[in-house]
Amino acid sequence: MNKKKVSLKDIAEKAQVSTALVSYVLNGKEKESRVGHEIAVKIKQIAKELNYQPNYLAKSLRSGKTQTIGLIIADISNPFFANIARIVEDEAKKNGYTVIIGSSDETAEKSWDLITVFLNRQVDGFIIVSSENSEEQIHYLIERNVPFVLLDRHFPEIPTDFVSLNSFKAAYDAGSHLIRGGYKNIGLIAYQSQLFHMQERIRGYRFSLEDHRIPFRPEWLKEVGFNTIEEEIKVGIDDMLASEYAVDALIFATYRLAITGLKYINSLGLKVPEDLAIVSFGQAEAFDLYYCPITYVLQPMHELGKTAVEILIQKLKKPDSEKKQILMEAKLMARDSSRPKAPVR
Amino acid sequence: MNKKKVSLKDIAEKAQVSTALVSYVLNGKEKESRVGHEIAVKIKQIAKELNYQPNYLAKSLRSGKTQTIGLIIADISNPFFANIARIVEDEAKKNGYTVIIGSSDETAEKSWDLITVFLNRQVDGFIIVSSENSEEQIHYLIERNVPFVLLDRHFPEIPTDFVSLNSFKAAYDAGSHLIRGGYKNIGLIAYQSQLFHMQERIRGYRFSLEDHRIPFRPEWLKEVGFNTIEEEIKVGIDDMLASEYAVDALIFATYRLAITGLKYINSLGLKVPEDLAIVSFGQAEAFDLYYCPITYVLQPMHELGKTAVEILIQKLKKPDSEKKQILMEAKLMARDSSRPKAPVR
DNA sequence: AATGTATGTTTAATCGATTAAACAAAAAAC
DNA sequence: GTTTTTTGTTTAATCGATTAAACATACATT
Repeated sequence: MNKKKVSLKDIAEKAQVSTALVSYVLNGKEKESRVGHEIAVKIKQIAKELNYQPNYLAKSLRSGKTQTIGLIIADISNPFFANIARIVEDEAKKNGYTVIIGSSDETAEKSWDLITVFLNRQVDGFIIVSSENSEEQIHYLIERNVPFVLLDRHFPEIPTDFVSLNSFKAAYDAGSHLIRGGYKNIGLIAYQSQLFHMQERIRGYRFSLEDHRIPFRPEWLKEVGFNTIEEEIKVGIDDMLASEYAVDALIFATYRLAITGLKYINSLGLKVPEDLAIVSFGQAEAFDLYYCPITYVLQPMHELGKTAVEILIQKLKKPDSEKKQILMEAKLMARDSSRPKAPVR
Repeated sequence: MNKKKVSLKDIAEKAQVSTALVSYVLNGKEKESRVGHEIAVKIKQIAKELNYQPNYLAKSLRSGKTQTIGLIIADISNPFFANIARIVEDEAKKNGYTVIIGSSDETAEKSWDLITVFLNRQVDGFIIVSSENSEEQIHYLIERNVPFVLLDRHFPEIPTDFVSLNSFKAAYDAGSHLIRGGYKNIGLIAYQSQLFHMQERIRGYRFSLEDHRIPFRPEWLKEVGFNTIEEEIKVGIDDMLASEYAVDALIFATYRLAITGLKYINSLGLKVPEDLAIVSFGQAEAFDLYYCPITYVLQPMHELGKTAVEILIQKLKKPDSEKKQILMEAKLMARDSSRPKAPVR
């Protein structure tokens, strides 16, 4: 009843040869290992007949390679990461790799867990979207000589391969775009995080103000905690609006912040962009559906994911090749939510 | 430099015992195998010192269990499936399982590929969101005695475990809700697919009309192909609006159809719900952000995912337990996009 | 005939863990 | 003082594949 699995041995028995020959033939080594032609044909035929499928566990145990990549992201249910995951999945598959995905929820702890579990499962390498305070993990991987590539975020003080976004430039562009459109009081809602990419977004934003001689007001910048974004965003926006220098434009540093913020802005009855212009990082179909299409920072997602896989695979082949550190440029997609202000007369 | 991996053997050597003892101790079998207490302590200590991490490949090869679940969904970058994936990931982890995810893009071919690859990697079982024409795959798994649970979709004529939605009821409710709100000409945009859940949605919709004595018009039902949704939805909506019985309300059979359709509706300058009321399957943040919150069919995502994992794990423990076939009920979340029509006077 | 070379196939170790069975020494029973 | 039982430990097979090395022929060369 239960057709059990067909192994090399089964084929060998049926063909009346040793497993060695079967292995050679099925791995296309009949030439190098000078297997008899007739036997080779016979083995192939039997393998097909029995629908032989090699056991990758055994293969991996022997070879020390699992052809598996561990992908650690913040949260697969976040469209940004889901998109990345899909791209990584496809690229990996093209190269004969399978991907195991884990969500860290932006915590170093879960990220550690995932790394441990994935290492026990002998993944060949990692693609990691780092959480705050996870430097220790990175050092551990380096020390253990585990190949990995950081994606979307990196630690400038740790020499690693990475592929991420030029966040400073992207944020600077976002700010400048609004300023050019006539907006003067520009707020930023970011995560409260020491992660470099976030700090860079803040720095880029501030620099855009500075560069255009707009004095920065502390109440324009709100950094919210990962676990309290809903409440904190409300407070932040309230403060920004109540300020003596009430904001007329708002930048969101990530997709999730934007979604949450926009819901609140809607509930306040504010009109975009008349009452409040909007620019956001990340892109998503939600932005297209909004009554006023949202201006966003277009990240080269496909390139990000694809490049990360490429670098990792390159590294798996040549472990000691030079470190690749790639900062990709974002493109501001200007749409209605940040259209130039009607001149005040 | 390269700290290489610590194996049982390394511990055994350091402790001057055989690997058997080490294995017994580290698997908590010191009692049954009557390992000397002092030795046991020593072994544990050395294991900790060397930070021993077992090689799951070896364990799995020996035991025939990988503690891995293969999850096949249509597309991880679709928020609906991404959410499901996250829930499955978390539930599986709670039970000591790891999940490998693959996207089939609704094609039987890719689904076959994934099943093959995952089987070669010796997954213990599958959770599958089936594609059209994939019955053969299901039969194959049954024949091979591979444990699996179908999720979100099932084949009524094949006896399998499954967890899905009562699509007929959900669609019926959606239609009835609109009719009660005074809408008379109600369209449905669905996928052109023989998959049971899709046919049930169509049937439920038609039955709601019938039940309220509204004669069905062929132009009210548009079934679009998976790969041509954009163009076909346009044609479909155009036809529905141009009809002698122009629709005043529209149901979308999935989240992606809704997103695509709403974009087109926006571009036509139609107002929801004044010009066209909307009800959609699936839920997503995009719906909250729409200028007029979209009425949707709330699927018990968490329950769906959790139950699928539970059934699968149960099945892994007791392969011959009875088949679980679960149809969950959806809940219509009425919002502005389908508010009752202002009475015509 | 002796030696060398080419061709074809098998043997056995290996990857890292598990575990039944064998073995050895100490303790208990008669 | 044997025999039996208990306790503690090792041996070796196993999971399914890979592959260097050994082996066994046939054929060619001198």
